[in-house]
This record gives sequence, C-alpha cells and structure tokens, in this order.
Amino acid sequence: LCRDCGLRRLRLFRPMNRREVDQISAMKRSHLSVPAGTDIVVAGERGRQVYTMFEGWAVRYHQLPDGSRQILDVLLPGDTVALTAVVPGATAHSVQALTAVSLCVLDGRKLFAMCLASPVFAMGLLRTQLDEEHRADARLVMLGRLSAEARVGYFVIEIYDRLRRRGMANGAACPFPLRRLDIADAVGLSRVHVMRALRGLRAQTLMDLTGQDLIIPDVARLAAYAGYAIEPPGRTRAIL
Amino acid sequence: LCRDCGLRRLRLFRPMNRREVDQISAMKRSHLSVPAGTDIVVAGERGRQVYTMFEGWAVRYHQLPDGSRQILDVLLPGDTVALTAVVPGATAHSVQALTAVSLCVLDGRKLFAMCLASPVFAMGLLRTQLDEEHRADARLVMLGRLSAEARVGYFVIEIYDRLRRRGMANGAACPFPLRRLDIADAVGLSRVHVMRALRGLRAQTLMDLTGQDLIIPDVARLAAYAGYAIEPPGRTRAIL
DNA sequence: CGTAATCTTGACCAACGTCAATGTTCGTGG
DNA sequence: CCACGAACATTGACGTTGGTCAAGATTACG
Repeated sequence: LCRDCGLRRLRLFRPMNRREVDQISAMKRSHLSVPAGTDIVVAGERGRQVYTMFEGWAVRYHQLPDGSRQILDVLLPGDTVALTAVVPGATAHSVQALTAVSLCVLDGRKLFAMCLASPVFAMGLLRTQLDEEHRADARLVMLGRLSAEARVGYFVIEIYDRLRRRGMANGAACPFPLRRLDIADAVGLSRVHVMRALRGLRAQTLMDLTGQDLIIPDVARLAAYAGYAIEPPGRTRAIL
Repeated sequence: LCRDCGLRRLRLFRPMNRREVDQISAMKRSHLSVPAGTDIVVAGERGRQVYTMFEGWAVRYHQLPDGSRQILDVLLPGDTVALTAVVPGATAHSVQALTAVSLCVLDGRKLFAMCLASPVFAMGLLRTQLDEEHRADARLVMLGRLSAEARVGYFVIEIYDRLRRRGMANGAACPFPLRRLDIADAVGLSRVHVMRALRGLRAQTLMDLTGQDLIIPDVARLAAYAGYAIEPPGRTRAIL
C-alpha cells in the first residue's frame, strides 16, 4: 500500500529503500475516512495510534474552560498526528477535521519498536520534531508581537508555503477551507476583527480571501509584510 | 565529572548506569561560565555545540526587524540548549544569559553519534522534545487567549513549577531575576502594562513580585486563575 | 555623590472585543 | 423548482483592554 502512496511521489518524505517502506507498511493498521467536523483525537484520551494525514485539512486545538478555543496548528496532508502516542503518555490536545479527511492509521507500539530497532529512523522523527518546534517558535512570535493584520497574513502565508512545498499549491490561488472563526481562534483575535484585518489586507492588495478562495498576488511581498521567512525546499518528513 | 554532577542528585534525569554516564561525560568538552547579558547562542550561526544549563537563568528569544523582541522560553538549570545543532541545521533563535550562567558544553557530533549508537538514548531525546512541544502549545494558548493578568500569572507559575520539580523552590517564595521588560517580552505585553497586571495580581493576593523576589501564597489558586496545569513529578530529562 | 538603568504611576490614545443588525450561502423538505 | 431555516459572512456603533508618552522614584554601581 505505502509503496504506491501518492504522497510519496511528491518528494515529501525522506528517500527510503524498499525495505524501509515495507516496514512502515507493516505498521499500517487501516485507512480512516471521516467527514468534516469529526473529532479525530480527543484530549486526555490515551490513544495507541498514530496517524498520517492523507487528504483534507484538520486542526490541532485546545479548548479552555470558558469555552474559548485556541488552534495550535493546522494539519495538512503528509503531517503526522498524535506522535505523543509513541512515547507513552496521554495526548493533551484534540484534533478535529475541517474538511473531509482521510488518514493512515499506524500502530503506535510497532512504530515505537521500529524507532528502537532503527536509530536512523528515530533520528528522522527527532528532526521532524525539531522542525515543528521551529514552526511553533515562529507562531509564538506572531502571537506575541505582530499586529492583527500581520498575524492574519502570517497565518495564511505559512499554510500557503507549506502547501506549496508539498506540491499542492502552484500559482497565486489556493483553496482555504477555514471559516473566519477558525482563523480567529488560530491567530488570537475575534471573528469580527479578523474581518477587519482581511479587509485591510485586501485594500493593500497583499492577499484576497473571499469565501474559501485565497489569492496571494505577490507571495514575497506578503511574506515580507508578515515577517514570514519562506522555507527553502528540501526538508522532508519522517513517516509515510 | 558528570558522575558527580550536583544536578544528577536532584533526580532530574533519567536513571542511568555508570556506563551511560561515562559516555555522556565523554561528550563533554568544557565548562563555560558567562556573566549576565552574554549572548550564548546567536541566531543564524551554525554551531556544533550543545549545552546543558548548569546554573543561572537564560532566555531563548527572537528579535524582530523593528527592534521588538519575543522571548520564546526561559532556560533553567538542567535544560538543554541548542539541540538543533545535533540534527544539522543553523539555529534560528538566540540565547542570552539573564544572570551569571554556567553551562556544560557538549560535542554535537559525538552526541549525534551516541543517538545513532543507542536508540534508547535517542528516544529519550525525542520524549524530552515532545514534552517541550507540549509546553510550547500551552504557551501558545496563553498568548492567544488569556488576559494580561492571567498571562503574567501563567508565565510566573510555569517557571515556579519547573523550579519546584527540580528541587529549586520549596515554599511560597522564590527568586525571580527577570526585569519587567523581560516579562513583557515573554507574555506579549508592554512593560507598562506588565506593571498594571502585577498590581492587579497583588491586589487579589494571587502573587506578589517585588523587585526580584516572588511570593506565591497559594500555588493552586494561582494555577487555577491562570489556567496552568501543575505538572506531576516524574518526567525526567535526557541529557546530563 | 552622581549617573545610568530600571521601576512605578498617571494621563491619554489606539487597537481590539462585543453587540447587534443585515446579507449571503447552502441544504432540506414540500 | 421554490420556501424556509440554519450557519456563516459582513459591517457599523460603541465599550474595554492594552499601548504610548512622560514624569518622578528607586536602585545599582562606580
């Protein structure tokens, strides 16, 4: 199955020989498809499964006691979900599908065993994790120091750039299936103020988000405005 | 040297046998002591060294082109610095000493080699890294969703709790050698507004930060107010 | 004792949140 | 095909939170 995975052809993952691919294939339990809105992982539950996003968009988020929600990250095809399950411990965050989503379900215990058996594989995971930390740091800067408009711009272009590196966005346009409230919960603003920021960004022709259709006339200009450093290609991911 | 390290006696690290400790000892290059204000790591430089905080406080931060600064994390004794050097790649953030700091300097290449040789060790690193990610997520929630007072309270009690787990804070009081501006740069506020928040927290007897002396009369109450989940002890770190 | 850095506070202003009203899209049942 | 309702987008008016400016107080240190 993994041998023919469409995502592999996008050069999204570290080059692997046939044996490695087959080993990963052996960890694969099943393929899961869920409609938009489904809770894939619920905070506090002790899962033994790791997922790989295959298609669709999802968010990792945290719900506060007062009902407000912070989106921690947007999950795109190729991303790994719930890696904390490998190193035993309950997941602290929830994951919800934004669109229809399909995932590869991996056996956490087998994945753990594979890490112990193959240090190179474990180091790949560690590197992917360090990359994630880098992105998390950048988001921290965004939330702590950027204006509302710059935050929205940053959020949007970060996702656009991730899609582009995966060969899933080419020109100036790309789909953006988030509601305004989702954006607000990601960048720490209110839904209404996100609207104002979008209007401002459109007025400056930095980006145009109408409905679910995103247009970025000049990626470099938006990146400069939002303080986003466009990632050079070449970084690959650890798990198929 | 590491065999007698004072930090080891605090049960801060995973239990190791003598051979493991000696292996880590072999990676140790030197011991570095720097005065307050020193730049330990400079963003963009390609270091081949990893550090372990031995004594003192430091911050990991990012400087924006407009001059403002976001503190990403406070580094306390026992914390690992610049782990990105292990998996090759330039460090993206800077580290500066807040107080006089002393560090163990480890050879990044040897550390890398040790990860490849010992998968258990590599997995320990991965777990520490996943714990860090969890803390990063929590800080993201703080910046995105909490009020100014709650943010300051969160920031303070998180550090207090980390110190406590390391046996470096016991009663209600603990030293807190940050300037108001440092706190502001960490929680995404202005220096003046941090003052207002501190006054408010003092008025509610949630905490009292006067000068560099912190007093938390009721840790659980402050934690509840700030939405901080006090960590159960037991999590240990990977590198000595 | 003097200078520089930081703390602390008040007054005022800008950014962002809340409320409420209207428009738009889309799915559902008649 | 159309009527209806639900969810979401969009906008204006207004209130609150947090930033900026500026001044005096305190501390650290030579």
